[in-house]
Amino acid sequence: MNHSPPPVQLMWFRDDLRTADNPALTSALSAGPVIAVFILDEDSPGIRPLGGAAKWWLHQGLKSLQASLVELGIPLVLSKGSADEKIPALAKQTKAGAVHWNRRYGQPEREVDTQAKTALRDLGLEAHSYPGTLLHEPWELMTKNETGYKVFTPFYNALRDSTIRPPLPAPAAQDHVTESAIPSGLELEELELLPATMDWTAGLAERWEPGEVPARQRLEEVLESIAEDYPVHHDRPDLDGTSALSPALRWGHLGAHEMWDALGRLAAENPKAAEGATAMRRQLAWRDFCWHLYYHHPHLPERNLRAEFDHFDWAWPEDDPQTAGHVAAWQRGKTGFRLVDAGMQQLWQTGWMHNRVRMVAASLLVKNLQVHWKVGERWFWDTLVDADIACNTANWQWVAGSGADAAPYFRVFNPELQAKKFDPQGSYASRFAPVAAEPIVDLKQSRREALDAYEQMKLRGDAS
DNA sequence: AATAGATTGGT
DNA sequence: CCAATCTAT
Repeated sequence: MNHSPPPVQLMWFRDDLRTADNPALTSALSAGPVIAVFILDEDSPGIRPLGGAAKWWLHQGLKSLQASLVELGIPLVLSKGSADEKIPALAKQTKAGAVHWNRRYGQPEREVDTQAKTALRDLGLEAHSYPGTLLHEPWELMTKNETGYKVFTPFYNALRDSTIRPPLPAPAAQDHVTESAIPSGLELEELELLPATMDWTAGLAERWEPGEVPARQRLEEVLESIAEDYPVHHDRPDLDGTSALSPALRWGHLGAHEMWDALGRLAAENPKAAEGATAMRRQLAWRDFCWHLYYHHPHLPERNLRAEFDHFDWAWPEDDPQTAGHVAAWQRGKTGFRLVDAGMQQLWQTGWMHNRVRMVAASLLVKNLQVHWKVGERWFWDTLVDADIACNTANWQWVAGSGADAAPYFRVFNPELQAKKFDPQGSYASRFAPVAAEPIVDLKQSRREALDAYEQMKLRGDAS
């Protein structure tokens, strides 16, 4: 018998920094010895560069992934540049039999992946892509009119009633790949993901432990002690009431299928936690909904989904000094509304903000201050560790009222009332915004002005 | 994934 | 006088 050993398989990691429940990795391992690759791509056109907080998370996440992969005998090669060139080059260099990856759904990313696939095929190499990041491919759930969903509830009902594949088990270790077969890559530090000069990341490091193992630990904690109170506590920023798994889901340390499945089992096994588990599944579905919207509306980050909002007279910080002052105060958590200021401080310090507070803080910016949602979206993009392009832009458009299934414009949060309801003792406020600032707007008046501006927008729209 | 202001109906 | 309910935005 003269069996030649199977060729090396490249596993291209992107937004799926985990070993368990990873279809592309599982498939690669079944085909032959695996070399893993991560490419920091800041060169391909149209891909928005990561924000500062996200880069910090990615740095830690890659370190953690590398450790998990070592356990499996899989080397991780780091690289930087245009992925559609780097991937075929690495495949050629390693004489790989195939390259495996889990799909991405943004238009620029899909173009890169298609070009990589074409380049690989031209070299006579195989490329295999898998669904791994979302519960469903964005084109799988469609309305009866064969269009993408624009409204969350029908989308959720379809998702809930659909079959969602169970998570894949963690893979077994492989024999170590021969050292000489591993292409040389960059050191993690050479990706330059950490701040170059002033290190502002201490608060992030204190709050988070990026990686697959801590993410799974948190999921266990959520199932054991968060889910039961979730229906009441999820709106309470002063309590540990949410899953806080958004960054783990964003970077794929935790697979959405694993979480969906675990919540389903919890609901079946523990009647007291069933309601909370279902509510959490709804949140997970919201993430899929955002990507579904983005896939069917690739201009979501740039354009209002409701075109009538093109006629809204948004304020921009570069256009007038008052708006510049408003935006600066909002960013620094000096608006004078303690719930908002606490949220903005929490964001700045920890790279994350409680979702209830995100809505209130966003509402203040786009409604009371009439600042364009893109200004807030960009700030969140740079400061959130969980920022992803679909959820960030869809949710900002949701608050602004310009989204497909957005909050009606007249839904203006009153930050003082919201604080009374959801931070009743003010402990969240005093934790993150211990010093009260002077309010930068009159709530009553600015609310009226916002509603007037909306009426003006409609008049302008009718006239044109 | 609202709020303000008015109205109602109980004390 | 108040809390609950309705209604417009």
